[in-house]
Amino acid sequence: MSDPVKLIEPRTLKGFRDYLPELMIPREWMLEQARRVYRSYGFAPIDTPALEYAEILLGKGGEESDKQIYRFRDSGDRDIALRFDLTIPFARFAAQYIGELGTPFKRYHMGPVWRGENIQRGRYREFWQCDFDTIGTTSNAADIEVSLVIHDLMRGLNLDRFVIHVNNRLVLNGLLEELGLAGHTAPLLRALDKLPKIGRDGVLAEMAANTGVAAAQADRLLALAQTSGSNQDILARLKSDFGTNPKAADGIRRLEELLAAATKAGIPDGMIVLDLSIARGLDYYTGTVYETFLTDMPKIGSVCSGGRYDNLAGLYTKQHLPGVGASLGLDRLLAALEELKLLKGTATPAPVFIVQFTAERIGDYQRMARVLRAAGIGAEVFPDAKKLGQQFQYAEKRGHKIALIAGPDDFAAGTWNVKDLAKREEKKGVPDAEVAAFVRSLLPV
RNA sequence: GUGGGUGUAGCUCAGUUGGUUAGAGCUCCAGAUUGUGGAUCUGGCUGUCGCCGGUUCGAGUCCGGUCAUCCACCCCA
Repeated sequence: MSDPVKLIEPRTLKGFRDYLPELMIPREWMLEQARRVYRSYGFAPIDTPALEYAEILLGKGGEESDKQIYRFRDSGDRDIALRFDLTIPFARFAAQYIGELGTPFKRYHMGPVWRGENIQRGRYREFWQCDFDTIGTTSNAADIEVSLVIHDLMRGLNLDRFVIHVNNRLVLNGLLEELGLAGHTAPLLRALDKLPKIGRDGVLAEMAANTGVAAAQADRLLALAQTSGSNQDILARLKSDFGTNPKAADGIRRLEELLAAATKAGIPDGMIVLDLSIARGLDYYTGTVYETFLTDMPKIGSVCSGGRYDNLAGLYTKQHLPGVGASLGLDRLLAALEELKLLKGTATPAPVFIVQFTAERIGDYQRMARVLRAAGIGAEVFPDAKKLGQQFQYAEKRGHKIALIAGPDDFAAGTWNVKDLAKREEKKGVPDAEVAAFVRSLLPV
């Protein structure tokens, strides 16, 4: 006996995941839906490299995101980094090609991004984003369209229990300006955001500690943020309190128009809500901001977020390239759907399973499989002539919908037995030429 | 990066004040059932008790470290 081979433990990096068929089938389906919805609005596909020069990516999203960027030296000693999101590479891309693309330009981009942060449920170090953006226009029509795309995207993914939260940085900035707090925007908004967790007094304490603002100012800010009620109620309150500030007025107008247009376009009431606490997002957002939460799992975080950035490509070109867009967090949403048990659990993309009753007839089984495939129906022939029970168990485990069975007697008669695996109902004696049509009638449209 | 919980078979877990050959259910495999799968019965496989070290006559059990995972902070998809 030789020494046992030292086995390498099979494992994946922290925060990186493998996808088995049960998860990859719905994941691919989600990508198809996102692609379909984006294309239906005229967004065109692009792709960019996973690796960029570090200088392209660093310093664009804020200090926190810089810390999370995977950065290396390649073998040519170049300072390179894995992309942190798809928006920054798009800014570089747009600056490079806008001359031939022309404006406005609408693109979608789906691919993996990497963030070296601590992992949590729905939070990974490698995950896919599905971005769509319109650049080259400041028109509010583009902002409005983003909310429609998010809605259609979620509906396209068979979800109806979600809420799109919108806000506008102009409103927040104008509001802080009006209060004379413009210099403390970031810490104030961060404190404000904790309202549900640490309460009114906690927020006031944090504001005082981090910014030294007067209690009266902080109080006024808090009072506004706590305004509850319908979108109309909040808009009215904003207008009366801060409508005289030019920035705030512009933001309020854009939000009001967005909400009205969305309703007019057919988005159901309650699916888009004005939420003044949606203040965060990356540093480059300047206008409308969006976050989408699942009603049944809000704690997993936003599954589709974005906003308007009026100067994104400014670091790479002197041409002014405003834009607005959002990003579907594919893997976070998948994790949520998995936990909510909304995934079907199919492990095969082929609905039809053909039993190998007898090895001598393998040619006939493969012929029928090809007939079905030609009819657009995926079909798989079992590789071994095992006992029928075992083959059925395999087919059931994999999630095949239909089984075809034919033995010597059936071949003599020129017929097949077609079995609905879920219902356990079998139609015997289906003529060879009619099998495809019959199978089609059993499958969902 | 900080704080806390958890790590025993493929999965979910039990394991009594540290004591000898570490268990259950489910799954899986085979058979009862050589033209038909969710039930039942019979038999069977599976563990460096996350890893490393320490205390001890003796550690799955106690201690330290480490890794992984979950939760909170932070940030975000």
